[in-house]
Amino acid sequence: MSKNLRNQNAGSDMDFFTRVYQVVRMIPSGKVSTYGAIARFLGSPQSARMVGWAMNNSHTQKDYVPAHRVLNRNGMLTGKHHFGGSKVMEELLESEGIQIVDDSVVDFHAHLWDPNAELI
DNA sequence: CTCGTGACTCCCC
DNA sequence: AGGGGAGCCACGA
Repeated sequence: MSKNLRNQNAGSDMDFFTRVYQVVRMIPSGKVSTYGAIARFLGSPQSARMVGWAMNNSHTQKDYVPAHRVLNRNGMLTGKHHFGGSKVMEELLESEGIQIVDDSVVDFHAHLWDPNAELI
């Protein structure tokens, strides 16, 4: 299944957004990923912005999308404003065992879940 | 239909 | 070292 999400698989009939949502749903609780890693996994490293856009629209999805687990490449909570409150995203992550200081994940690399490495 | 914009990132001065 | 530009694609005005 994970293989079908990769863009290099020309047979994929899902659009970019849909694949973004699928990947984000695979991020395990207690882990985080990045816009860039997801974009790269989908075969468009330059389309990290689209991942952000997808997260912006993720609330329109029927199925839950853990958008709070997606951060920028520095492990900063750049999208926290879109969670209504300024602390909502932070609290969601901390409830999953991730420590946040100054809008950044503590020991970010240790919590990083990279689909390129995990979903081969 | 064209234009601007965005939860990003990389490359090049 | 840090700032600026380009690339990416969808969507609303």
